Amino acid sequence: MTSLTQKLSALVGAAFEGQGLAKELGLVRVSDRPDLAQYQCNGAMAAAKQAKKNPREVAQNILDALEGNAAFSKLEIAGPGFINLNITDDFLKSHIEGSQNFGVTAISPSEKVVLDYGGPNIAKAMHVGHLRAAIIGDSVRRIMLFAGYDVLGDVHMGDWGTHMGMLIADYLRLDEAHLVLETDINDAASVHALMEDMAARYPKASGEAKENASLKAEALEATVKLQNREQPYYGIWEKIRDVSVAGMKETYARLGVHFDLWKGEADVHDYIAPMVEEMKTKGIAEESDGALVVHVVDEDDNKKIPPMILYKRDGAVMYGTTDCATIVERVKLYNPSKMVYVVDQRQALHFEQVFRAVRKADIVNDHTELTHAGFGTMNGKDGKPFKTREGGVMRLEDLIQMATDKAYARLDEANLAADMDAHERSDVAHKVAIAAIKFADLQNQRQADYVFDLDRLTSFEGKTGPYLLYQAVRIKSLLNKARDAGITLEGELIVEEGNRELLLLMTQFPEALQLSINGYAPHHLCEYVFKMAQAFSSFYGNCHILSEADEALKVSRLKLCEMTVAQLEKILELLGIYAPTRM
RNA sequence: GGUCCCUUAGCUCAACUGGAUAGAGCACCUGCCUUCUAAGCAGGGGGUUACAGGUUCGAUUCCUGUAGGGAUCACCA
Repeated sequence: MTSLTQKLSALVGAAFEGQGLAKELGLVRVSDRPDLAQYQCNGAMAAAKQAKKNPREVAQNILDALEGNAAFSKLEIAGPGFINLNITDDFLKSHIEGSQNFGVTAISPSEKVVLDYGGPNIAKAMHVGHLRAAIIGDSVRRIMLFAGYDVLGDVHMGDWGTHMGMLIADYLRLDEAHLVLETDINDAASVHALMEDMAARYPKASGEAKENASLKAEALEATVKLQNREQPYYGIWEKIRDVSVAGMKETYARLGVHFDLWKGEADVHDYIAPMVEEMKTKGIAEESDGALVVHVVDEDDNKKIPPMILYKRDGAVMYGTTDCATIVERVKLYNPSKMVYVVDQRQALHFEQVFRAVRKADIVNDHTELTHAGFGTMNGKDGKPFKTREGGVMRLEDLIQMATDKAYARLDEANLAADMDAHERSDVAHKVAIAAIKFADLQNQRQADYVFDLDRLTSFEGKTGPYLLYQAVRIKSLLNKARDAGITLEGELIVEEGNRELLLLMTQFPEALQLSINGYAPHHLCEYVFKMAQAFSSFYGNCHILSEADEALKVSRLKLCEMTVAQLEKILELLGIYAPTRM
């Protein structure tokens, strides 16, 4: 299966080839000037530049070769040598009718990909800072899965660092370890009580350790003992981890974010020692200033990259060590062709160090892609990292609740939920809230910082998630009415003035998907799906459907509705968003 | 100080290998609910793409410099 622009590129490319030119020059894209043409090809200008010819002359030769081709209804040269193209409605129609799976071809053979987009620390409440990794990462997972990749999403939580030692040391020092050990993992209230205790305890202990050197030493000692799996440190840690994972799963489930693997840093502990031994044998790991490090700077580097520390002076490992060991494990267990980290952009240097270290140590081969798909910081309106008025970070649960409350209010206000039962009301409010939050985040370019604006995140009008849901809901409602009226969708799709734009737009899905895959960037799909929904809304406003007297036209329009809602919902699913049946 | 990133409409953001008249949403203005959900539609105003050069048929995009902002630079994650 080939996308529409690929088909056109092949036709135009062949014309270039016929002129003894590279067929890549025949690349056809959607026109920047829809008022002039549907598609354009800029290759004649590039070709003319290389061959030092007149670009319009080159373009004319291409047009002569294409003349008479049944695909095109218009072939024109414009400006310095743009080739403008329109396609016939028949060509458009047969392309659409011949498309399966929305025109998307899954890659074959499949490739294994490990996606890392979690990273929350256990024992801490999840806050809005975890939102971007979760939302972007989960969307990338869905997108790649749809495109035929064999994706494994790993939450890879932070469960093995100094913060754990600090927490455990505090429980032991105050003789309060029983608070942890007596928690009942099967009792939600008990789990929440401990989560709250830990959420309050960690900042307290951390603050005290900063002030008090002996407390800090105690915490570091506890960290080392934990990492050596000594009791009672390890036992307390296990319980903390179990409880935290239960709490975390609840939050991620509410957000609709899925992970295939619930691994953490601790899981790779046993890979560390042998990995370090091998690095020593290979002469990569060296002692420096009491620590064991890997020098990752190259001779021909003009920038200075600090060495990556494997073991600190006190013998504890750092997160670079566990990240390398995690790669060892992933290669061993899954041998993926790509490992992608959806992690805050500020950790770019860290990943550069880790990637260089594992390549230097031959832990991964040269064909394995290692990517840090970094995302920008969530800033407040003042341009600084987002903080609540109290100076803290907003909890994820609170954000979801706020958006949900607002959705409830909207349902009441418009009197839309009068005949909904409590279950449906809550389902609709939740779907609207999640759509608003996710789409507001995902539509931003991944790498750039962006402003966390609560009003925008919980806005339901304009370029928002709920707008998209609304379009889907209108179509579903319409199709239900048609079905109730006994109308069957037996008939032809008719390309007409009122739907041509929507049909042309719908064929662009494979390109938008590919852009998102190439850049691990869901915002391309957001941009696309919004345009598509707008085009539908315009069609819906301009064309009567159920009241259309011409039966053939009515069926054609209903078929288009059916196609649109299917594609719309598929893309929303790729963004982690689901539409209710009414709202 | 070194390295890297950013600066596009009043605000928040797009713009695919360099393409034609730089696009959306919000806000503002004008219309449209006794026919399929107005969380909507149709239309309008709003720009020296931070600034100055350069490369070329053509630059928001590539190069150099300036100004402003941010991130990061071995024993935290």
